[in-house]
Amino acid sequence: MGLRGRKKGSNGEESKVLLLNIAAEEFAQKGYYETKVSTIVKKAKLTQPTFYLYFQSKEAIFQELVNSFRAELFNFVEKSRLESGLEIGSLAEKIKIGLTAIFSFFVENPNITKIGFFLTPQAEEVKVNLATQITDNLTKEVEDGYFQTNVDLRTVAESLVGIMERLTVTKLFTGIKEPESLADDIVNLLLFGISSTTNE
Amino acid sequence: MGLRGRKKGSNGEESKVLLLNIAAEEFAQKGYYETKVSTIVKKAKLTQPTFYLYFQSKEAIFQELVNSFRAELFNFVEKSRLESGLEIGSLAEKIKIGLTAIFSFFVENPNITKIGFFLTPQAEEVKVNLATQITDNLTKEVEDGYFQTNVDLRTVAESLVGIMERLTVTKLFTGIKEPESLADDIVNLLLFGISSTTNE
Amino acid sequence: MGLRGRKKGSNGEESKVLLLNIAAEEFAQKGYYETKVSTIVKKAKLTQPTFYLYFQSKEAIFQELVNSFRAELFNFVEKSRLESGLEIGSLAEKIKIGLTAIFSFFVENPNITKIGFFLTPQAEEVKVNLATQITDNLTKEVEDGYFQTNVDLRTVAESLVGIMERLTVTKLFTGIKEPESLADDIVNLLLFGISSTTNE
Amino acid sequence: MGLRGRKKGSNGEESKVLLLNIAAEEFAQKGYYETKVSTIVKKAKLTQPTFYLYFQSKEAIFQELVNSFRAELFNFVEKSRLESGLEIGSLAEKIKIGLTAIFSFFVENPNITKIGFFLTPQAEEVKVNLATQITDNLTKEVEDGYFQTNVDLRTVAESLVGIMERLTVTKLFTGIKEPESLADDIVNLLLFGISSTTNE
DNA sequence: GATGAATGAGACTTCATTCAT
DNA sequence: AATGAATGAAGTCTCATTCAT
Repeated sequence: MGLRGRKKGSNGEESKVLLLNIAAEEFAQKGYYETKVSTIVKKAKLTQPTFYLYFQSKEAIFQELVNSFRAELFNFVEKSRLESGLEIGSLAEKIKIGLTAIFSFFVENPNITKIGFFLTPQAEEVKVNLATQITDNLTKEVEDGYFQTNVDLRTVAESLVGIMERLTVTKLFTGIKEPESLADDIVNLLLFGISSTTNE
Repeated sequence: MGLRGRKKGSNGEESKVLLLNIAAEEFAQKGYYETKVSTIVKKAKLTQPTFYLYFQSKEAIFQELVNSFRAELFNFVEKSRLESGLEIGSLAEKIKIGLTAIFSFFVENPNITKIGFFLTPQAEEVKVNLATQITDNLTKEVEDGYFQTNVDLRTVAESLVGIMERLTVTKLFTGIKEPESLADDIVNLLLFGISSTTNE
Repeated sequence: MGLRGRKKGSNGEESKVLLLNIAAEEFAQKGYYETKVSTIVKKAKLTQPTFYLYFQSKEAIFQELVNSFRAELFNFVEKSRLESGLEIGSLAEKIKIGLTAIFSFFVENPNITKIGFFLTPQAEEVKVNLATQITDNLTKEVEDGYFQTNVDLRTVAESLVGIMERLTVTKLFTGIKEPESLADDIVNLLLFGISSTTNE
Repeated sequence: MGLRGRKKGSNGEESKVLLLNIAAEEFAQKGYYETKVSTIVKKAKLTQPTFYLYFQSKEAIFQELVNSFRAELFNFVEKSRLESGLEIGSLAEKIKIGLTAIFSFFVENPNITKIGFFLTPQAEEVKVNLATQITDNLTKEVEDGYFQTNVDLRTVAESLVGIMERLTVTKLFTGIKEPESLADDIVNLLLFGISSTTNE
């Protein structure tokens, strides 16, 4: 084959990654339906058949981005948990670490976050999973006697997810708050409510 | 028959309402893009030209539903506020009444709620407005000395919106909770957090 | 029936004439295809079914206007010919009288002229007839020895039609020239050409 | 044919040209509105999406034909002028050369001529331009003392345009006369009128 | 004489996707 | 690995025309 088929040193993997990145941006910006395959390839300076060399369909590339969101988020959060003094710390601390990790991932990957956490119908599933996990954690803490409450824990977990969702849009993506400070606020609110009189 | 200006009950108005209802259901279920005008009219046992007799475009009927969501929600909440002993009551009570009103409207109008609060890009605006209003109310309470807090009120407001959003999907639309009980939970959580040890 | 069915004293004939006039204006302005039945009836403050009470189709009302152009033009020209000292006069005089009559009709009936002389495919036929008639007249004059020429008379006739066509658009409808003065110019040009050094 | 720097013979350009030719024929025959994109592509043995690969819209392909009429006519006339002994010759000769060139272009390109000189609303503009140009030429001749007249030159020019218009339809497109002989007739008529007693 | 409501038919256009090279 | 060219399938919308009253 030699150099004949090559163009500007690009190769297959590069093209695929390029397409994924552009697609992520487009989907994040315009949503699934307003994103056209023709636009993606144009921005990548490629052609439509090339697109289908790497992805079975428009749906498929979208799904790939959704999956990468899920996988990378999981990895990132896992890694953060391990790095941060492991399983010790108070409930507040633990929640804070988790939230900070998630938010950090979100700000660093806004496009796939928009796709995987907001755009896709599977976002619902992601959120349900997240809520379940949170519920489990809370439940364990209660069982272990670390704190007690008269609020339904599932509701708390889902509320937390809702808070994350909304503040990600209004505070994080707008650059108004940083992951850590946002996590702080949320933990504070969640633990003590607005009637709190604690000092920081 | 008399009343020359109005043609009440004439078939035309009926057809329009019919189309609006079916469209609301379709949009709520499948989203804007997967909803086809052809499907709407088929379900209404009408034809496509008839659709365009009442709506300028698919976009237009969608917008009409969004607008009706906004207007009706506003009316409903306003009415609820007036009916409920007017401006009196503690902060908790006031929030609870407001939330209950909103949730009641949501359960009673799930389709346009999905459309106007979740589907449309304008939902963002709705939520921002809602958060602003809540922020204003909270701020006034603080200024009036009814309570004090060290949490940023805008963040609280936005969190509340996020909680509403999420619990509407998971608890309200699923039938797991009723408006009032849901409002109760939220107020509880928001005021005292999960560390609360208060008894009801 | 009494007065019950009546509306503002309008009756059938009136409505028909109204529709014809509005249609003439619309067709003249926008052409056949850009003229919509819905627009015509709206401007007439009537409804579409009413339109079909008087005309079998859009095509039909258009045809009616074309016919009325042909008939009225014929009448008008005939009348002019009779009124103007009948068959006497030089060739120049005769042509001038004929042209003035036609141009007068055109300025007074711009809408149906546009329709019947420019818009409709049948305009071709009208022009061919006109050219034939003119050719006949010229031929007779030559045969009667009133003048001689070495130009093909059919070509002259068709040229005259072309001149009329164009000057109607550029001079008559724009108000730059009056029928008589326009007829004058044309006769002058046609008889003597631009090399003419005759004085009026 | 020339090489023109284009992808000669490539299938894409061929398809575009094919579509243009068929479209020209269709438009010329049936007019803008009665010409359907579906018919054009069927005759080209292509499909509708292919049409939109080369033209943005039905309107656009029509405009492309109009533009090509204007450009090619201009080129052709320009070329003819240069080829024909340049600026010398009597007025009659000059007009004759110009008319012959135009008529030659017309017979050789009947379809785009019908479109650009008769069908499109822009034809009016073309004719006005033509008349202006002719007026300028005539005026110069008069100023240079080559001939004198008492007829308004703009009117003469517009008459000439009218004559061209009509004779193109009746003599040229029907094959009754050739460009040169037609130009001859017109010049004769225009210069001397029907009273001419000159011998050929 | 008139109309509110409805429709048959069809036009233009778009887009994801594939064929052949 | 890549592309020029093409298309199947479908969707939105328009308009002249009619039905039932």
